[in-house]
Amino acid sequence: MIAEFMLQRTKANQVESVYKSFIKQYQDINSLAKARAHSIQKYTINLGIHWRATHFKEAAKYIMDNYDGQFPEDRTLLRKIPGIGDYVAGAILTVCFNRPEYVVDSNIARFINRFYGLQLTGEIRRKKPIIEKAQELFDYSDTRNLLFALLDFTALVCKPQKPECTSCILNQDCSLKSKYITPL
DNA sequence: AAGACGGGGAG
DNA sequence: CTCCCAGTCTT
Repeated sequence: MIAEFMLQRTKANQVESVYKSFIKQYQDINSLAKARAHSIQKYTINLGIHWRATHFKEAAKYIMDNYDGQFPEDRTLLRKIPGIGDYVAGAILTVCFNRPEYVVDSNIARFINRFYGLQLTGEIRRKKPIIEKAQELFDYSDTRNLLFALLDFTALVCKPQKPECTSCILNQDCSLKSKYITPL
């Protein structure tokens, strides 16, 4: 949850050092729940979107108060926790519990849009066809590794700009095939 | 359904 | 200088 909070609209290489020092300072959910707000801000100040900082303490406190420090394994319940939206809820259910649950982030949405030829534009993450295809995609026995694989794949091959279509292992099954890629 | 938030790195 | 990034919250 800590990692996913920090990664919201923020690049992974920007988060890494902050995350490491953060979890060293707050080694369990109870210490985070009791932390001072300005103390937490020292770590998150250079990540941008500052109102995110309040989520760390609020979420930790919420989980202590309502679930005695144990994360619920349910999307609806997870989403009631401050700072946790549909993405983080899905990430926790897959990465932590390997449950058969879907995850949609901007990268997975882009991959689905291309692979299935949906040709959606704008904030495609929020659109129904993307969600539905993601649910099909994550109907799988090992969603934790599927998520990690998708994140790596979309970072290295099915990139936002200049995707590596010619060397892509999914090229023959992709709606784009070997045609020249128009920017999506 | 659309706008705001934000520092930091890539082009 | 402009655009975008492992989204969520608020109209």
